Amino acid sequence: MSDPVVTLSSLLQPVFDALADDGAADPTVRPSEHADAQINGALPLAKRVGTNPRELAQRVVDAGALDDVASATEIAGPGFINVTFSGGFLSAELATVSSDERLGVAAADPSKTIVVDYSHPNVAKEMHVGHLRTTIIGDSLVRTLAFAGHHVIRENHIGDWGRPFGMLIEHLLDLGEDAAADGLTQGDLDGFYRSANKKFDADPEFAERSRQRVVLLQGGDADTLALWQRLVDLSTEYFNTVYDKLGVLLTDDDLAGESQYQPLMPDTLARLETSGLLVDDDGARVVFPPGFTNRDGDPLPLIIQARTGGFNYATSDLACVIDRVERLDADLMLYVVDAGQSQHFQMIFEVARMAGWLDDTTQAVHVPFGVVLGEDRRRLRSRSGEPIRLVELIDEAVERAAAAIAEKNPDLDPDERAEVTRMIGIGALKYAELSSDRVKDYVFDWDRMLSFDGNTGPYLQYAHARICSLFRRAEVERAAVRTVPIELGEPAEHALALRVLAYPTAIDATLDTYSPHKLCTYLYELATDFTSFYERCPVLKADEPTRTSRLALADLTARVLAHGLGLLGIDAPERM
RNA sequence: GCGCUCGUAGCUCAAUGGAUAGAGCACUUGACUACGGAUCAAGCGGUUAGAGGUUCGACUCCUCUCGAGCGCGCCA
Repeated sequence: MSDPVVTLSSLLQPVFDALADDGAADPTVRPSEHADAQINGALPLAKRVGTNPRELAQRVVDAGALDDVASATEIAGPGFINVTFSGGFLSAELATVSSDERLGVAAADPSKTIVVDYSHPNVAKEMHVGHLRTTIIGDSLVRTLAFAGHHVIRENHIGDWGRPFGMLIEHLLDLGEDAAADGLTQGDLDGFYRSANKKFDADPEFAERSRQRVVLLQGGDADTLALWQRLVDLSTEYFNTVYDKLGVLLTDDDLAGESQYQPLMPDTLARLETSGLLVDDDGARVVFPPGFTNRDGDPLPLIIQARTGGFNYATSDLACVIDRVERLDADLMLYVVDAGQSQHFQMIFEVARMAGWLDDTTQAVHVPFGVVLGEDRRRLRSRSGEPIRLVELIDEAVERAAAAIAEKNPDLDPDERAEVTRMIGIGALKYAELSSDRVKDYVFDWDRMLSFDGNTGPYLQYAHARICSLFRRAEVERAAVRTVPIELGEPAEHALALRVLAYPTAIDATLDTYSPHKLCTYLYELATDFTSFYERCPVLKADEPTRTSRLALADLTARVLAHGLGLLGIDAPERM
């Protein structure tokens, strides 16, 4: 762990333990606006042992644990201890990090097996803004968890089963496979679904065929299954084009559709039966998890088997839990699903605990997110009131980035330009998704997300590109400065160094609550610290050894920036 | 009706129970024959929806009120 604030905490732990009445006290070290770090732990401890907090703080300082790392300490206010780190200490820490491919981030111990359930589009249905959120947030969490050293299993729980498939298969037959395939692979999924639905409502004969087709599908009829598979294949082919555009990690190997859990559902029912949780309720087979009520204040059941004998999505989700726990050996399951589903997941997880499939060491967590709002602060829609297609959003982001580059950097090499345009457009879109607290609704605004000022993707990419430019001008290889000592003379250098070293803490905080916006905030602060440094500390014009020292600090900054952006699924171009 | 989530500067967003609640945009003012101005420095702007409570200390935890969004039995 390279973060000096964390180092400080471990240095102080024995001091606090010794001063405590019961042998244990938290030093509570935090980054500070008043110094490099502040120690808050003297205040609660003084209260506990009945002494003056400032005097206790003085005893902490006098214990000498800080002498090797601090150039100054000060007791402030009611009993805070402000610490300024010595340049020598920070330089030594920077040297360690610079030689470390993991940039100071320790590998998780223990490493867990973590299943991340995200994206989950529906077969023969368009992907919309909501899919963007789950896909981007999920992708970022997957990348970050994997880097942290966990065994991550991606699962794309696509909606590939259920009653609408009778109608969709019949519609496929009516259109002819080739015509249907053209429409679906070109991304007109909504058109396909809508016309099928329309026919279902208008044409009783079609509706009847559709119902019979569902029966055939559920009965495992080979021809029907082949048609169903065709629909799934065409849709996943389309989803893959969207994933390619977005640059996310999902592949066909990650597909784990609802259909996959159908064979497991009778067993799920049987196990609930055996465990005595299953209750007959008005002909349906249900479980009543405690604490849930319906409109009338009566207990709310989770319906496992409908009166008709059919299973539904609760059953499927429970079968899925069992599969992830028993086949995949998951320690943790993350469900990146919109916040509207939270009661559903609470009930699922509670029933799974009651059944013994989940416990303190095998957990499931709903990672909810809010809705994307338009300027009017209502759910984002197109002008005609339809949900906006995800591909259109992606394409527009890239178009807008292209316009910006044409204006700002018209001389950029044409070959490089297309690639850079994509990186900036997609990066801006992703960063906008990730940079605010996921649980809140957020307002979608093209101009803001593509702005080069403020907490945006392009601003971070620009800071990175500037550093690359520095090295091009200097005609120095980036790798060549990675063993040179970094001296911290100026306050801006000191501040930047401290920020660079806080990278592991930023990752910890991000994973602690599965909140990518914390990593975004860190990277933004890193970029602003860098630009302040860049304005105040000339690099190329400086005399040696300052020049090379500053190049080394810039290189390390760029490595952390590019790496952090990588964890968000965002590329960092070398020029833009 | 019950439940969940949210409410922070004019706008968009931050803030592990720590000091004077921070950024960006907008507005005002500075800094360019430029290590990439796609920038930086500074100013203006707050009863953290409201009222209680816990705490040495509350945007943060608890209770209530108000407001917004979403969910609430055999669809997924």
